[in-house]
Amino acid sequence: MRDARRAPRSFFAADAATLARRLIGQRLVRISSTGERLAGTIIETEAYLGAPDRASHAYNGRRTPRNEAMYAQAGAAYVYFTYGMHYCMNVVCAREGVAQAVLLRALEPAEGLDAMRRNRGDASMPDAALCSGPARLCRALAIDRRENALDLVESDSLFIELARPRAHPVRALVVCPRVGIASAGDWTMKPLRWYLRGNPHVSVRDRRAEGPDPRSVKPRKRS
DNA sequence: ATGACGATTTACT
DNA sequence: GTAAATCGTCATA
Repeated sequence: MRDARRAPRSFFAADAATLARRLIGQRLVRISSTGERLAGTIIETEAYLGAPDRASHAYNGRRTPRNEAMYAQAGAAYVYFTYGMHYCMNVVCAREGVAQAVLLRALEPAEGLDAMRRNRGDASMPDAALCSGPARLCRALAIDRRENALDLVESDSLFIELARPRAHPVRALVVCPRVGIASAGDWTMKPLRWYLRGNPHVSVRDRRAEGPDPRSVKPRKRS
C-alpha cells in the first residue's frame, strides 16, 4: 500500500455536515515542489450544501466553469479565486453530480512552518497567523487554481492523513453559523461551521456559541 | 460589452 | 471599529 494513513474515498463519501465534523482533527498535507512536507491539523471547517443552500456557489443548481469541481466525485478539491486576490479550498463530498463541499477555514500548523512563513511572505509571522483563515491557509500551503479539481485520494502533492481516533474530546467541538455569508437569508444562521474550542488558530471565534467564559463565571455555593 | 459582487485579508483610524 | 485592495466570474443587455 502507498500510505496507510491517507484518507480513502469512503472517508469523503458523506454529506457535507458529516464530513465537516469528520475533518476536524485530521491532517492536511502538502508536498512542495522540492519534496518537503507542509502540513497542519484541520481545526475549523464549514459545510456548503449545494442546490438548496443559498450561501453555496452551487445554489439553485448553478453549474459554471468556476464551480464545476463541486460536482466531481467525493475527495476532489474545489479551489476558487475570490476578491481579486485570494484562493480558498474545499473538500468535495457526497456523490458525483451532487454539489456538496467543505470549506477548510483554519489549520494548526504542524510541519514545514518555515516554508509556510516563506509562502506567506513574512519570516517572523507568528504560528497563530499562518493558517488561520481560508485564504491564509491556501497561501501558506501554496494552493491555488492549479489544485482545483485535484483528487485528494490519488494526488501525491495534496491529501488528507487520518489521525488516530479520539484525538480530541467531543466537548471541544463548537458548532455555530458560517461567516462571510450575511446575505444568504435563512441559510445565514444555520449551524454549519465547526471548530475546536480554545484553539488559538481559529480564524473567527463565536462567543455566543462557545457560551460564557468559565473564567468570568462566578463560583457558586454548593447547596 | 458592461457592471456588480464576492465562502477575505490587511492596514489604518 | 472601518475601509481599501483587486480582478475573475456571472448575469444582464
